[in-house]
Amino acid sequence: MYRGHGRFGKVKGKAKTEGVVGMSGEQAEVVRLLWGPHAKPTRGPKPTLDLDRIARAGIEIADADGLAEASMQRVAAHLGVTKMALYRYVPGKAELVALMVDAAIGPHPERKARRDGWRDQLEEWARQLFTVFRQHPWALEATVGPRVLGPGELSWMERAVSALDGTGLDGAERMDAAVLLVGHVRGITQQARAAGPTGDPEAQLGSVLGDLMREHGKRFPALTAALASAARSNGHDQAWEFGLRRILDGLAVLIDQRAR
Amino acid sequence: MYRGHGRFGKVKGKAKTEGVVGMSGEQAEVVRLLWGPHAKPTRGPKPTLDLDRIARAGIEIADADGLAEASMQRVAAHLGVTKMALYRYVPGKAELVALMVDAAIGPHPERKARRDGWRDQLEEWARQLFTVFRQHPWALEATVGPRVLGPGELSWMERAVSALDGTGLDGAERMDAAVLLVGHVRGITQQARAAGPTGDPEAQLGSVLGDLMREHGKRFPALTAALASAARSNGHDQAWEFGLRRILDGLAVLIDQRAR
DNA sequence: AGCAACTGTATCTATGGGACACAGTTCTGG
DNA sequence: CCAGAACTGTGTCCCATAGATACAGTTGCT
Repeated sequence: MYRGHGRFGKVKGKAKTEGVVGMSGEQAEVVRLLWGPHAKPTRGPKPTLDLDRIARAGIEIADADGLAEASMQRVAAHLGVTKMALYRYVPGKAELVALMVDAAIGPHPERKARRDGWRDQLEEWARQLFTVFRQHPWALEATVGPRVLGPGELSWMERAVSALDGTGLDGAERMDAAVLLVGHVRGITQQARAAGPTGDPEAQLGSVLGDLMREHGKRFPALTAALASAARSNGHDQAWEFGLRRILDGLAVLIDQRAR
Repeated sequence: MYRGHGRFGKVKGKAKTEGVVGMSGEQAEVVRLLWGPHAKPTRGPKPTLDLDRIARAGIEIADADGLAEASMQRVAAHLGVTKMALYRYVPGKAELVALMVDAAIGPHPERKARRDGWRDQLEEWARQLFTVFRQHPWALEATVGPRVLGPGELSWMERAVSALDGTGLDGAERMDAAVLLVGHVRGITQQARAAGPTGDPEAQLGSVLGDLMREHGKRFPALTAALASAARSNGHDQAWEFGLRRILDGLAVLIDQRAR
């Protein structure tokens, strides 16, 4: 719970004079919200809300109508309170979004004590993460730029890094591998949104791109050829599978080489 | 030039009833702006602005102060006109951003007639793209979600796909490879922003993460170990180099296998 | 019982995107 | 050559959103 105790050091203007080093006040707030502690008050009326309910309300709205629709007003209305009531729990919109992201991504589902090799583990992990991002497409735009990671996100990282235990990769390399996979998940999620809920592989973006190529194709000969041949291939999960395999292959090359 | 001719079919409310298939009116506008034709008017006073100047004004502001600061007001002020003057050239904010993105990414620099192998070509291409994204970090958040590609972006795709000519990969696979690399560039750009302009590898995010691990490290043993060992590694370009090599290695595996 | 702490709300401001009407400017056709 | 058509730039309005602040109602501790 936020418990702002009245005034809190909120920097108003666009934080133009924010120092580079050290934790800015806003960051400290986000850390408190995401990681606790959430000492609940003893005096006063019982709070009608809590951070989890607020986050879930925002997630429902964003899932249905996109992140832009998850305004303070709509989230509050969804909870049956007024906009300003939310500010008792959350210092601002940015912090609300941070909560929504960590709640939506959630903790990594517990492993079922399987003892696969690193490759199977990482592949399953990536597929699970992809599923999460597909369920919450708005999470993509809510996670651009540097930000404070929440316990949910960190648990995913933990899982990926630990899957690479005993592979001969050092700590930085294990982190880099996880970052690489996350990048692919994000990249494909972005592409996949173009196809929309209908599985049509030649939807919106495809048709616009097609029109463009018909008109300006001469300027992009290689692309024209590639698109023509791609039109006969199978659906929108192809890019996902392709990239996933390539990354895992690339990791395998390094790991095999370390093994000798 | 926009030449809106007065009324244009701008959908106001948040476009809730937008069909999935077919080009929405807004998309058609963006295509016209990005790809032309830009028939310039014969009658009336000479326009004082043009799309290119507007886009570059927006880019300068976004480069300096971030995308959020590139409001219609500031862009207009930067050009010495009022906000509403811009609407004579651009139907709305979204279209302005689309113009900024394509102008900032620009056309791919012409190849110097070198005849390297696919791997060197792709590596150079990825490094060039990375440079562009580092110069315009706001381009990341301006390119979330499906959108219409401009001639600049398409020329980059063209270059990547043509680098893979003669590798035995089919059209879809060549596109997928390019998408994979773009995903990595974007992922690393996002991480790199955390380090800030100072090359300090243990800046903002690092220190926050460090604090978190000191307090909650027990919950993330593998991550704690990885971070400890990563702290002794060399700087923030490591993740970029690592991922780039892995992807190219992974592509090489497939291409070699196709070659037989 | 009464005070302190806390919650929920009404009202106000600032800012941004955008609609619209209008005045000024310039080209074209008769 | 001149009148109207076409076009540009601008002032004023509206609406939505984030947020500040003051205040009234509620509850538990002493």
